[in-house]
Amino acid sequence: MAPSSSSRAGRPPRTSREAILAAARGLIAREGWQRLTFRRLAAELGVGTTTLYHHVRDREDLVIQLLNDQAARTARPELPGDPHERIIAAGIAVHDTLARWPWAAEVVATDGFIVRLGEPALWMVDAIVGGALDAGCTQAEAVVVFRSVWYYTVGEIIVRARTADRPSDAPRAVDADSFTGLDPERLPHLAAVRGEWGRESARDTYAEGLRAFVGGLLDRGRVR
Amino acid sequence: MAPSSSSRAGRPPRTSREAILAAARGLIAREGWQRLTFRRLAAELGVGTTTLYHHVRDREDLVIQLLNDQAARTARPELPGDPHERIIAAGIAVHDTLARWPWAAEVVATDGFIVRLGEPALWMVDAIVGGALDAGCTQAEAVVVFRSVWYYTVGEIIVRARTADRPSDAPRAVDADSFTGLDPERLPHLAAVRGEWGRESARDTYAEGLRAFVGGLLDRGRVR
DNA sequence: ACCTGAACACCGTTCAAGT
DNA sequence: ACCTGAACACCGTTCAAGT
Repeated sequence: MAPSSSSRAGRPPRTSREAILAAARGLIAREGWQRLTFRRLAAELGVGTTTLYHHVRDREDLVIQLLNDQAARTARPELPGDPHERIIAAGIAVHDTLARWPWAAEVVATDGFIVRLGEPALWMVDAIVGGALDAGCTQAEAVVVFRSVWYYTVGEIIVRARTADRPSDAPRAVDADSFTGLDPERLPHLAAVRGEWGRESARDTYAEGLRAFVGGLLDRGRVR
Repeated sequence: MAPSSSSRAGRPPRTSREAILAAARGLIAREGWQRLTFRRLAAELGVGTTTLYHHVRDREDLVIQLLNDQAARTARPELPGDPHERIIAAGIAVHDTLARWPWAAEVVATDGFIVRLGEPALWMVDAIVGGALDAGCTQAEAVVVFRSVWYYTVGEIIVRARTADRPSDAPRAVDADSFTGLDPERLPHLAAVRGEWGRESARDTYAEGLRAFVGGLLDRGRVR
C-alpha cells in the first residue's frame, strides 16, 4: 500500500498528499519524530525539498494533516452512557492516543487547533461536549468544560513528550533528593512532601486528575 | 543598575551571568522574545557568541535562569487563609505571571522543571501543596493536587503563548462560522454549540476552570 | 581563566527558472 | 501543472586557538 522506497526502477516523477503522509509515517516509525524535517521527508520520497510545498502549506500544516490522517486510521472507543463517565472515557482515549504520537505535541497547542481537525478526530470533542450537555450544562458551559479538559490534557501531553524527548544520557535527578538545599523554614510544605515528590512524579496521574476535574466541572454552579 | 548598552568608552572585556540576564531582559522588552537567540544576545552584549557558553550551559538553562531571575524581582501576593481559596489564589498568581512572560512557555513543560526552580519561584509550589495538606490531603495526594493544577496551567499558558505568537496577518477564522461543513448527523453536540464556540474561545476561562478543578480535587476520596 | 572566530550540522521557506 | 536547485536568512553548539 505504502510505496516501500525510491529504489524502484524509474523513480516516480510526482508525489501526492497520500504519498507524503505515508512517507512521514515511515520516517517517524524508523528514525523517530525528531527526524521529521522537510528536507529528510523529500529525500525519503526521492523528490526535491521544495516540491513538498505544492502539497502542504508549511510544517504546521503537515503535522496537522498527519494527525487527521492518523485519527482516521484509529478505532474510536465505545463510550459509556453515563455523561460523567463518558467525558472521562473520551478524555482518557484522547490522552492515550496523543501519548502514542509525541510528534503531535508540537501542534496540539496551536491557536484554533480544534477547528482545523477533521471529523475522525472531532468525535472526542463531540463526546465531551455531549457529556456536558447531557449532564445539564448550558451550551456555553459545555464549551468551558471542553476547554478546561483540553488544557489539562495538552499540558500533560506536552510535559510527557518533552520527557520522552530528552536524550537519556543525563537522567536528571528527580529522585529521592529532589529540592536539595531547600530551607524548611521558608518552604515548609514543600519540605514536608519532598520524600513523596520523586515517587509521585514518576506515576501517571492523568486519569485520577481528570476524574477530579470532571467531578468539579459538573458540580452544579461550579462553572460560571 | 543594568548596564545600558555597549556604547560606553572601552567596551567591557568580560560578561557576567547578571549582565547576560540584564541584556536578555532588554532584548525581550525591545524586540520581543522570539528574537532572543544566543547570537543576538551576544551582539547585544558586544561579546562573541561562544562566550555565553562560559556562563550558561545551553539555551534551556538561559531561559530557566531568566525565569528564576524574574521571579526574584516579582512581589508574591498575599494568600487567603482558607486552604481551598489559597490554592486558587496561588494558581491564578502563577498563571497571570507566566501569561506576562510568553518566553517562559517554551521551558515550563520541561521535564523536572519544578525541581530546577529557585526559592523565589517555589513559593507557589509550597502554597499549593500547603493548601492541599491543610485541606486534609495526605502527602502523596498533595503532590497529585499540585501536578494536576500544574498540567492545567501549563496547557493554558502554552496555548496562550502560541496564540499571541501568531503573526497577525492571518487572523484564523475562529469566529461565528467555526466548524463549517460539519455534519450535524455525525457530530450533533458539536453542531449544537457551534454558535457559542467562537465567543467562549475568546474568553479567559482559566480561573473558573481552576476553581472547578480544585473543588473536584479536594472533594474527599476523589483523588486516589 | 576567559574569550574568540571559524566551522559543523543543520533548519524552513522563497523564488526564478525549467519541463 | 508540476517540479527543481540555488539561495536566503537564519539556528545552537563544538573546538582548537588565542590572550
